[in-house]
Amino acid sequence: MIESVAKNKRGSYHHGNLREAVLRAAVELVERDGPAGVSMRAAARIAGVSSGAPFRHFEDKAALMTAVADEGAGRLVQALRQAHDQAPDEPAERFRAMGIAYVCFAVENPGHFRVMHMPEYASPLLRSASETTRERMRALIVAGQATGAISQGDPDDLIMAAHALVYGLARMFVDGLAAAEGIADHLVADVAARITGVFGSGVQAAGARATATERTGLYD
Amino acid sequence: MIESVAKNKRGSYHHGNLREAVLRAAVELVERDGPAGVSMRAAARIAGVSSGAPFRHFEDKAALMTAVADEGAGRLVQALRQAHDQAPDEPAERFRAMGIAYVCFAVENPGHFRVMHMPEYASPLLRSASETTRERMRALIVAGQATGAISQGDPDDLIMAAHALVYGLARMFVDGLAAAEGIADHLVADVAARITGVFGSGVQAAGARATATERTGLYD
DNA sequence: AGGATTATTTGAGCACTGCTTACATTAAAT
DNA sequence: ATTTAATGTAAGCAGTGCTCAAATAATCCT
Repeated sequence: MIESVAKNKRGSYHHGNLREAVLRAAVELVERDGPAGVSMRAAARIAGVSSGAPFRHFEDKAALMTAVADEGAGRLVQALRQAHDQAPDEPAERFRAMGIAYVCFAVENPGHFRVMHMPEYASPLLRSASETTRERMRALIVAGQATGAISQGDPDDLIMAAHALVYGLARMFVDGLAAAEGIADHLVADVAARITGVFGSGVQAAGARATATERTGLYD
Repeated sequence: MIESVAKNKRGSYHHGNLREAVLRAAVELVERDGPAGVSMRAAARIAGVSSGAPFRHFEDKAALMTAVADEGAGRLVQALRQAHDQAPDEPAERFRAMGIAYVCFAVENPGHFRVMHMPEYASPLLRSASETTRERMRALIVAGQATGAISQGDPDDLIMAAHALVYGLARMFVDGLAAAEGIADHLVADVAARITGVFGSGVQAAGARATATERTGLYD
């Protein structure tokens, strides 16, 4: 083992990986008790460390939360990039795949997702990540519009609409406004299709649903 | 004056209207510091009362927040009903008007809106209000589909899609994900039109924007 | 009217939180 | 091996949610 800082050697004075441990604890707490249920001390307790220790790694409670947000942002861009790359090489397909991936991310990482979008903990990293994705989207849209696969109109408007739709779906689930069963089921694909102007065949919709099902494991 | 319990008579031992005062303080705090910034004691301070007094009117902090959520739910249904009634007597028009009213409500009552949709403070009243609106929507949709003004498909899916879209737009604003200037500007109308299948003339879109502008006062 | 009853408000107090500070322990650098 | 820096502990401050016995005021009842 070449790792110099890694394992949590029990009983040792130094934790060895406290930053990570506290981060994980924070996410766990958000998912269990909501953002308001997160406390430095609770996180410290979970990590098996004294109440002041986390402050060596996070200046602030806000810093902890922002770190959660940043981690979430990183995972999101990765998930979106992967969806983009794995989808068939067609703008509309990729556009739709990214939308589905977005909703799936929220379903799979509700804690991160909630913290990410709290104005109090907004991080520059999230903003820049959002910008990056926006660029990718715009490219997809202009390409799709050129071949007629995506409806005409200002790309920025389309992006905004798609973002709103997908963000709304994600939040409806995360906020308990809609049950998990009712969400990904053909809806994402359907609506994405409506937005992109691809009023797809049943085949497309079914494929999208299959993708969502496979990724979330919510249906049987 | 027949009112027995109303005015805030200064210097008197009894506040006379503490419940209301604390509620208002709570909303003020949410809007200033976010939901996490709300505290019983701060609300008490704002109301000019001792730290234990609010507990005579709200069993819990959760109860306070839920009361805020309930008030918000009440205002929302009223706003939606008003939008419905004041719009031209046409299903698609009313559908769109309600969507715009929804977003406007969030813009005008960000504090209420945020608290309303926190799973921790979910109230039965909100759920039932949501149900009521859903019914109204469904009626509108089936009527619109009959005349061809609204696209075909399962009404429930359409409702879900519209809800997601409108909720997403509202939250993007409330969460600081989009600037106020960029939101209502033709977008709500545009996208609502896309969803309802009414790919309206510029006139319709312009009309919708005018409505949004007038209600929010955000544009010049 | 005036005394008993009831509804509000207070103020002190408990366990908790964020965060700081002085100090102990260990790992890394020289 | 000794110094140095990093990481942990423990105690303590102010603020929080919440409770409870008084204190105070409004109301009800003859």
